[in-house]
Amino acid sequence: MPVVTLPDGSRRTVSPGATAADVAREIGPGLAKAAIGARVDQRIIDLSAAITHDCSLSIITARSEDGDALRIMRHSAAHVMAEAICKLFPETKLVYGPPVENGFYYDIDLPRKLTPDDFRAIESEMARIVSEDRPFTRYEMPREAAMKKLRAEANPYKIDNAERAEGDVLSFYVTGPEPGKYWEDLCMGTHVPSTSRIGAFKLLSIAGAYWHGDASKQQLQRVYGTAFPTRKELDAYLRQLEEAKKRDHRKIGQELNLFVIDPLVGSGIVLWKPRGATVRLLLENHLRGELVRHGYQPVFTPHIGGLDLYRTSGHFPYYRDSQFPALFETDRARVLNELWVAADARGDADGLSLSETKWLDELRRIDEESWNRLAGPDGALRADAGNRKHNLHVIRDLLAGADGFLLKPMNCPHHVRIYASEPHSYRDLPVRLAEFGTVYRYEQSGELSGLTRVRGFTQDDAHLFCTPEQLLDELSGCLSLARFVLDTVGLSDYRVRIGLHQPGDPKFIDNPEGWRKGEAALVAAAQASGLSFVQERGEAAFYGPKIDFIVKDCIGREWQLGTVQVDYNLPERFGLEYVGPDNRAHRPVMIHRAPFGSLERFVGILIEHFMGAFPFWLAPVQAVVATVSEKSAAYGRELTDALRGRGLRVELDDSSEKIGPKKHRARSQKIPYILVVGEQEAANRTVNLNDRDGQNLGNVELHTLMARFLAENVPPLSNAPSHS
RNA sequence: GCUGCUGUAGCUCAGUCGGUAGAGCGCGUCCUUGGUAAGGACGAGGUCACGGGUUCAAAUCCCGUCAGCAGCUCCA
Repeated sequence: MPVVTLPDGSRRTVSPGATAADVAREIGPGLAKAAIGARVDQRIIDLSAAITHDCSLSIITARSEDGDALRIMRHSAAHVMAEAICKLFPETKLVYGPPVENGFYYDIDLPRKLTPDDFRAIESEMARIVSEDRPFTRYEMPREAAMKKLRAEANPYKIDNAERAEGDVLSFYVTGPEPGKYWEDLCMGTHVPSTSRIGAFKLLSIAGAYWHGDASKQQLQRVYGTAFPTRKELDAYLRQLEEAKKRDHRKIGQELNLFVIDPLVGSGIVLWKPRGATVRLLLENHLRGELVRHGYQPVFTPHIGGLDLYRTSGHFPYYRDSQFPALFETDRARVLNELWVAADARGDADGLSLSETKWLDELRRIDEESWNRLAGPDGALRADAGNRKHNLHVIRDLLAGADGFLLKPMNCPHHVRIYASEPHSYRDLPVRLAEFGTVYRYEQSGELSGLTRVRGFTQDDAHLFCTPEQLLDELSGCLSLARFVLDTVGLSDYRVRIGLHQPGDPKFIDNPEGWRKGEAALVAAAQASGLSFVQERGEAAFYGPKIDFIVKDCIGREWQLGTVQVDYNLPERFGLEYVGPDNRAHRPVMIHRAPFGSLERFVGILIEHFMGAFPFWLAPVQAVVATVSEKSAAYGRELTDALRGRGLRVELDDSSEKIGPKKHRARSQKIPYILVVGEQEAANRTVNLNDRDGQNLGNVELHTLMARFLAENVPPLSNAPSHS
């Protein structure tokens, strides 16, 4: 007879055929009543599942803290929602309906477009099913029989799901006591014992989603909902969603006049207004100080670069679709470029591609001489694979001096050329070139979002050129700098991801040895830094692996901030060298790193982090001097000037309002301090100090105020010892 | 880029059945010269995103474009 070990370590022998529910009942009626599932060893099972072997067992109740209970209940809610939708819209084809972090969804294929107006009807149908207190009944069928049944139902999605499922047996869940009479769904489980155990639920939104997450497949309708054990918890969650929206940097950015995105300028192009620009500048200046301390050297490079630069780096072919269109000097350059891209894309395949033929014809029309060179002396075009390289070379040769320009998508090629502009000895290394460099990427329109995803942004970029022996130390220095900027602003809720390449995926440069060394170095540096991190395949940059610092925004979306990347490829592509102690040329290793990531995204996240209430050192306006009446206006002006004279960002409010409204306005602008000055303060040379949280901090003398402000006007950690 | 939703004053929003536009906040002027979470009066401000269409008549109905929002996909 099986023996189960309970969470408290006690053991129980169960009779053959006994279920998890039976065990719960033996332990106590209260537990049996609260139970909605069970965990056997590491697997979650139905209460109705039989215990067949020795195992550890814990009963999951609605109150279980680890989220299993919520997931089970939400998965069941997804079934109930699917049944409701099928009942209301019988032509619905179900696809896939899992629980997710804050609720559940079900993907459906339905020609009629659902709208939020349909939610009420679906929810009341769900409520009816819940009130019927129908048991979830699992039954299993041998794979072949199950496939036959599914094929008869002719839902291609479920057939596909079944084909992807593992095992010889497929399971189905009936929302009712017996198969055949109630709605059912192919499903591996787990479910609550009965529909009445689904607490409070609500449908939230509807959106498109691609089948299998593949943009080339057809689009399904995804209905999102959520469920909680009680109405109260659901309401609390909905309130929390509302609260989170108040943090939204797009809203706060508007309210506090930080930035604007003007359609006339372009979507995804950020205009920094004075107050937002101040925040950004303060962050930049703070980091500039750190860069000097860490041996970085400043460089400046302009916003465009020659196309051939990006052919050499690989950016032009690899990311052509997400770049602003290139600027060509002539039609001929445009055609030759199209031809180059087409030839490059063909790879080593034999024969000309359709677009190569098209652009060759075009070239012949406008510039027969160039066409002749490509075609060769005999007039026959060299189309075979062996000549692809030759053709690419000839095209670049033809373009020399008459090419085109690209808005720079990255700063690295420019920095690489600065490195290459003079010889380097191993004694000079590492060379660390830093620039707040603005780059332009033509992001898909549906991806643009406030400051977090834009088409022009400024990276706090730097490129380090070092010897292989120096790599680990340099990586460690970069990692600690990235942590330093996060620590400085108190962003502690981040995760660290090491992005590795996917061998064989053509989006990564083919250089197995470089990848191997780079990935090993990054993992070693991350381990040495004591960071906890996850490794994810396929998340590398095309030229090398990277470590990313990832944070969530107010609605839970993840964004990459700081990044540290190892690159063995660009030095190779550009033929970079340094002279080693052996007096021979060696290839340096490159590190790309940006602790903030992009200033736009970082400030966006920071606005949400602080809810617009920036700490004193970062506040665009640090204090408002509010005069009680005209009798204290002169003193107010004098005070404002004195504070400004010490570099503090102070504004004067001498409008003909009363103190109440003046304070209200300053607080709604999240200005840290309000300095109220009336006749009394003017006479005593004091100010009445108020903070933005509503505290009146009493009257202080001017020198006390000044000392306090100057002490507070310093970024945290500024005096910390060197962290590299 | 895809699917859905949305677009009315600087901001937040109302606008019924198709009949030529409204509030609050903000802004300006004036009154008030005041003591700690919104003082009062008056006023300016609109090609109802843009372009077509239906209609005697369109903010309203239809189509297209642009932009925003949510999700998907993408993200050097």
